[in-house]
Amino acid sequence: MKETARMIDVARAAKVGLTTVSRVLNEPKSVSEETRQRVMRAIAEIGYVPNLVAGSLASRRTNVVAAMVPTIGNPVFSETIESMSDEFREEGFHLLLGRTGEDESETESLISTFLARRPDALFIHGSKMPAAAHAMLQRAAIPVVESGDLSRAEGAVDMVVAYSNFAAAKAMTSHLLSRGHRKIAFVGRETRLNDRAQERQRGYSAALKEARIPVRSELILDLMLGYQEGAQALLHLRAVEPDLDAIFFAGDVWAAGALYECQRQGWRVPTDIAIAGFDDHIVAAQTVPPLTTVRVRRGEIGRRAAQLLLSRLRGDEVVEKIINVGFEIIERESA
Amino acid sequence: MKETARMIDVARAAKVGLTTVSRVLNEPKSVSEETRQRVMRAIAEIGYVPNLVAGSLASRRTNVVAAMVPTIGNPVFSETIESMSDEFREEGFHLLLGRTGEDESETESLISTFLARRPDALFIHGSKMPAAAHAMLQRAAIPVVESGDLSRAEGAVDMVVAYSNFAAAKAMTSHLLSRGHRKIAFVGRETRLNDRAQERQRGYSAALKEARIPVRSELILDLMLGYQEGAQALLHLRAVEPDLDAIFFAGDVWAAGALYECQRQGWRVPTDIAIAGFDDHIVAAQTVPPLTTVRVRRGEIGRRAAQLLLSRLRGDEVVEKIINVGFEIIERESA
DNA sequence: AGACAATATGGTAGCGCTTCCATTCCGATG
DNA sequence: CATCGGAATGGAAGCGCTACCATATTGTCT
Repeated sequence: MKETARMIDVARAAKVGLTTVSRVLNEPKSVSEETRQRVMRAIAEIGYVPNLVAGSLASRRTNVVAAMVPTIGNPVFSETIESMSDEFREEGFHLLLGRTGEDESETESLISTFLARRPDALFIHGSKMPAAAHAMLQRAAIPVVESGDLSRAEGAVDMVVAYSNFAAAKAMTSHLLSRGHRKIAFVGRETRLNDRAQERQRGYSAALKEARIPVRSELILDLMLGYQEGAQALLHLRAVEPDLDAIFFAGDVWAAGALYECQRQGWRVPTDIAIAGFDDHIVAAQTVPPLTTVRVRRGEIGRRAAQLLLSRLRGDEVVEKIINVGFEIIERESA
Repeated sequence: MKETARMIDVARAAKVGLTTVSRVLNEPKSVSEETRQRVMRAIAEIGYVPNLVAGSLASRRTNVVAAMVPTIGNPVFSETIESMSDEFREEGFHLLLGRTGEDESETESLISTFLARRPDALFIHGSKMPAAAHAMLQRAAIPVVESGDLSRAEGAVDMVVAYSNFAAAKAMTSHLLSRGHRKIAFVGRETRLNDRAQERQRGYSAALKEARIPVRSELILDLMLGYQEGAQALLHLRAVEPDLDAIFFAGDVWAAGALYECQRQGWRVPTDIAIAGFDDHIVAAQTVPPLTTVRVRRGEIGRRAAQLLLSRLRGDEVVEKIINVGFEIIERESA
């Protein structure tokens, strides 16, 4: 096995200096057309593949962006990652991907190992930033975008691209109230670990309080996400409160699962019970009846985050450090 | 802004040699407990973050694995990536993620820029490997796992972890035939770009031929994936062939969309028409009626791929270079 | 006591690039 | 014709580590 070719090998083959080869690769216009051609030919002949590890060490730039999400598998996050990845790729950046699993100590250790790779920028979608992690990022002095919930804007390390889970959940709950529903249940995720879920629940409660409707803890459920879990939640809540008007599921997957259960039970939606979701998952438009839900443009989060980071990497002064991508209530037929 | 601390700064602070600091970080047991403590304390005080870029250059190992998928957003792929990421993380490897978009030239350029980052191993899920890319990977001399379809095993760069789309589709079609269906339509993806889709269609045709049933091209559809598209396909196919018995959708999302359309139309499944899917998407168990489908363990692909790559990185001789993770027909009620 | 391992530590030469500083060579300028 | 400025190129000093080799110190066996 021959050793991999180095830049110096290309230089010798093309009978130019090392510096010239580097220039051909990094700033082609500073080299005469003739030498450029000669160098390119040598590169092709030798089959030279540049070593960006060495390049990064010398230039102190890696052209790598670290991205961290709670789980890679969740479409909500992978949509964000995908559009971010596309945006960065055009500018020659690659994505180092990690998952935190909503876990603080995991987040912390992941950030620290990521920083050792000297990414030029970092994106993190997650719950509250551990204090140690905050300090590390600050010291690293690279552009950072946090996402997850707009409330993160206070005390943020650097920049934030997000929406308000509180406002979104409150808006949906108010919408249900405006439709005349009064006994409204709420299904969300484990609120201990997850401040987005917490905010949604707060939004629900706030809307009820504003309407002077007591918040009943037995109508609030904390569950894992899943179709099955949605169906079970429906049955459970109807057992607890037979007069239940509506259920606000803070996730379309639960809501879709509940709609299936309604079909199995022969309950009419929204006449017997109204169902609302969250996320505008692609299934939401197709369920029977179509699901009323909250839309958040996940791709937009990734895109804006990338743009913010890129402009900072270009050295531009970023004035708007907090971007609220907002949300939208999608009124369909289920509520 | 102070400069970031280097290893030599830690060494001076702890009054030890540079080498010793390196040892504390890389092979702690080769250092006496006392010095180790002293070094660790210095690291904490200074807030030293190792520079893996420099480390990688010197050691010629990056502890990075490059992973490429057609699209990041598709749960089918992100599930594979997630389990692969978990498997690698335990061993201290990070994932560099890219998407190819099923495009050959994109794949080629992505591979070449990825290789410049000197990953220790590479995973690629996609269609046929472009010849140039094949050559580059061969020259790079790193362990590679290809996935997508088992047929890739012939002429593979290195290792393959996959299942047979042909066999899976054929098995499902045979299952429909065994249930007495005779007029069976097939819905798949654009087969030009995507050899997995091609293989599935071949499997469908092969099963029909074996049963001496003519393959009718008007009963074969090439579509984009989507709930909506599934519903439309159903309507279209029933218009083309009113006596249609069954539809085999090579993707659960289409199938679920079709099931919704059946509800809207009041058609009974599987009495009026049988519906089969592919993927065992989490929605499949919950639809009304539950969807008969093909299950492929996507997480398993990621896990096995990671294990294969890891054992090669450890220097073990890998005997089984081709791993067939297989598939499973999940019989539910829709067919 | 002498010989030899084993253990613990340090010095230093690269790893393959980028970047700074020279240097050379030209045509343009007065 | 001497002077200058820009374009094109090359030399060499790091970037911050790891890995190899050397050295010092201790314990172990005969």
